[in-house]
Amino acid sequence: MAKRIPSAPEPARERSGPRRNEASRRAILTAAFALVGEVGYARLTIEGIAARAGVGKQTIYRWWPSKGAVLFDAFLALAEDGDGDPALPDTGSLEADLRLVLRATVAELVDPRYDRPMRALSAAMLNDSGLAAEYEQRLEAPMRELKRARLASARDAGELPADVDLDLAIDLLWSPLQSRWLAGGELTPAFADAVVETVLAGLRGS
Amino acid sequence: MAKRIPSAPEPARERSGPRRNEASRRAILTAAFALVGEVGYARLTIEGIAARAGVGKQTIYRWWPSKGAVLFDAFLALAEDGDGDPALPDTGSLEADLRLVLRATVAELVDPRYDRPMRALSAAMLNDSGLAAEYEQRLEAPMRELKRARLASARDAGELPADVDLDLAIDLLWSPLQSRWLAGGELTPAFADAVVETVLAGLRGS
Amino acid sequence: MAKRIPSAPEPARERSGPRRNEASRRAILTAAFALVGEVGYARLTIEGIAARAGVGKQTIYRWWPSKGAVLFDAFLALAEDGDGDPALPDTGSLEADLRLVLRATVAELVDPRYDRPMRALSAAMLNDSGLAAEYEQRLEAPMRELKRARLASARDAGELPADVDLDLAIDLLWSPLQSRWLAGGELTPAFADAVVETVLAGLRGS
Amino acid sequence: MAKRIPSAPEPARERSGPRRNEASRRAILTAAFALVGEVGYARLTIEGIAARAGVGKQTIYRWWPSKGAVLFDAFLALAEDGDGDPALPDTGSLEADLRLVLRATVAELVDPRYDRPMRALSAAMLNDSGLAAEYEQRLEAPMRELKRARLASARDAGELPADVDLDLAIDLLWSPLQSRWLAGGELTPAFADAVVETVLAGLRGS
DNA sequence: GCTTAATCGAGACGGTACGTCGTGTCTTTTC
DNA sequence: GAAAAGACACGACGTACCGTCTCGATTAAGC
Repeated sequence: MAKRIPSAPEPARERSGPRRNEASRRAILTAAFALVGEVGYARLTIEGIAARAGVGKQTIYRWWPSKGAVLFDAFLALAEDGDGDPALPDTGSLEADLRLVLRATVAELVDPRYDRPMRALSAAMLNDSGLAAEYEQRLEAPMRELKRARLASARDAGELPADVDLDLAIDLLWSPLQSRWLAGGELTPAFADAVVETVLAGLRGS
Repeated sequence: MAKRIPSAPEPARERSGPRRNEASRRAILTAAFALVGEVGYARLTIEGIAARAGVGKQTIYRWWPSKGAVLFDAFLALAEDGDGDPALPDTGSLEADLRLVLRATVAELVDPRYDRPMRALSAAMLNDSGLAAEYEQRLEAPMRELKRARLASARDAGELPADVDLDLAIDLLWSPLQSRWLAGGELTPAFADAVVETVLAGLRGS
Repeated sequence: MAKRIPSAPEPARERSGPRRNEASRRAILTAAFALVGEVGYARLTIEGIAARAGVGKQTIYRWWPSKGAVLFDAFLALAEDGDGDPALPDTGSLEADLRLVLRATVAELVDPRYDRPMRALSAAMLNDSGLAAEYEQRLEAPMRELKRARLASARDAGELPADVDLDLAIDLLWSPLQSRWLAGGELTPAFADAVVETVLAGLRGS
Repeated sequence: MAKRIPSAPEPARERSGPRRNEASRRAILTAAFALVGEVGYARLTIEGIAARAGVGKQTIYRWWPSKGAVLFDAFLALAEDGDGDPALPDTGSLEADLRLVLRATVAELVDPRYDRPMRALSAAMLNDSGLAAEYEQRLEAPMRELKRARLASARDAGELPADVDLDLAIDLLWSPLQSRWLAGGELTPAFADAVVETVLAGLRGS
């Protein structure tokens, strides 16, 4: 969920007009992330974020349209601070690589440090389509492109049929994890392995 | 989550004490469902429901612990008003039946009458684990049992391997639909067909 | 300035609709009066009054349209708590009686307990004509009637000419005190005496 | 109350340091006067003045300590633009001259162009004793001196007793007008005449 | 049928947070 | 260096809802 976003490296706001205070911006994102982990999305308030960040409320309202947007930027900042290697592993064995990646995804979803904030962001997006669209564009689409690239590589190597539907494949592989996470069901590495095995069989044999 | 009202098969009152007004109850659920469709979950308020239903706020607080719970009951009432035939079709062809059922699911998810309320309920559950647990118990588990029964029937008929993991199969089949719905992506009957075909191939060949 | 207002003894709000909390009302008026004495009108805030009174802000906004109106009611309450004798003294000597009354007025205007609140109320009325009108009707007019009655009594007793302009007389007698008080000039009993002596001479000799 | 601008007779700058922009200063005073006439003192804001004057807020804060001070200077500028003849008329008849002057005062107080700004300034001074002191010193005292001079001239001419209290006389003459203006009562030339007649009678006969 | 106790519509209450406005200070850029 | 511009921390505004708490007025149960 957080690998490194190549797109839009610096929105270029160093122009004359808005002389934004970078320290305040970071304090706000940090406070928002911390607070949502402590109290959850429903009890996350702009006032609370401002107080924790040592910032006036107006400074938040000036730059973000909603608490969901603040939360989203907090995620974005986290993702951009992440590793600089944006590619999925490609050892030659698709099945082995997918097992690795899906097990890592499971580990992340289960990590209590990320569970609450991610649930909060999901809740925010569920009823704010603008936010959902921005998430899709800024985080989901780049990630999907990496996945597609890995699967295309496997297809070119003959591990998958030439006419395989890559987007369908991605959905079949990752959505079961997301779904179980949302439902609060048990999410284990073994489950990830089973998904990989079954879906790859289906894709090859279809 | 206390003081839940009895589910459909028990229209009588719990005990002698509370003489609950059934008309008010229905008005509240109807108002909640309508309002959430109009303004979304974030702007749904107890006061708004009470006003729309022509009811005192206390009448809501007396019987439900949160607006999420009201919403949940509104769904429950809807579900109980629905079909009297709880079983999935079993024509002998698993693939044909699943196509039918998944296409129906797609149609429902796409229907604007249900989209907003369902997103709202999802948002409510995302940050209220008690609500999520009750949803799981009252709506999800029974539905899952029906799905499991149909797949077991197919397994017994030889359409699936004897050692097939039914829960995995259910997740592989339905989660891609839910996932796309959540993400706001395009959700078509053709997608449902592709999921059925590929997953069944995987299950048979694994 | 505070003698006892005969008009409107109980606005009769004991009807069914608004069940107003009398304890909160008194707490608000008390807090407003105390606070305006401590910080002045400019720094008097609704939030401050609410906090001091141990009351929600909405309870103030529900019953008063502005902080000036709260202040006005605080004065009204004070005036109504005052003595039950609404008449000005009538010993037979107009000059002696006026000296007494104007000296009392001077004493009140100079009293630091009343100076700040009265300045505050004056400031509120200066830019709120509605408030000024209510002040005129509820406090000023009744007081003026008492003054007029005493002067009429003196006229009937032959102490003033038969064609004396009573309203002019009242203005000539009391406005110099108010004027000096507003300007922050020195306000002494001797000044009151001089005003009485000169104005009475003018009224008699005109 | 620091950093006051120089009064009329010294148009040059105070010292070499501050190179004050005279155009901005006038724009600020004009804007303040206009705005207070439009929205009243309570809704007069520094930001509003700055915006209307096309000036940065800091330019106001640099030279004035409060919005009341700006308003006061606006009045001062107005007064200094006024007549070059500072003396009250002296035709030989005190009564005729006072009638003239008080009728002029009435006309000014009734003029809607001046009513609002003057109420605003009064409100500002009511709760800012520093401002009141400056008003007293810069506008009230000089005016009072003119009045005293005219009354002294009358005393020396035998129109008033030799031991007349000039300050008392001034208060008796002008405060009724101010008082009625403040109270919003009717203010007519006839009232001014009646005041003059009665007060002069009192002063002569005392 | 009469009593009585819980439920009902209504809405005031002490609170929390909202999103906006204005304060007075500060910094950056321009003249 | 003053000035226009405007971001900033702060505090108050007036509003919306929260969840709790009275109020009569139904209203159905059990006497």
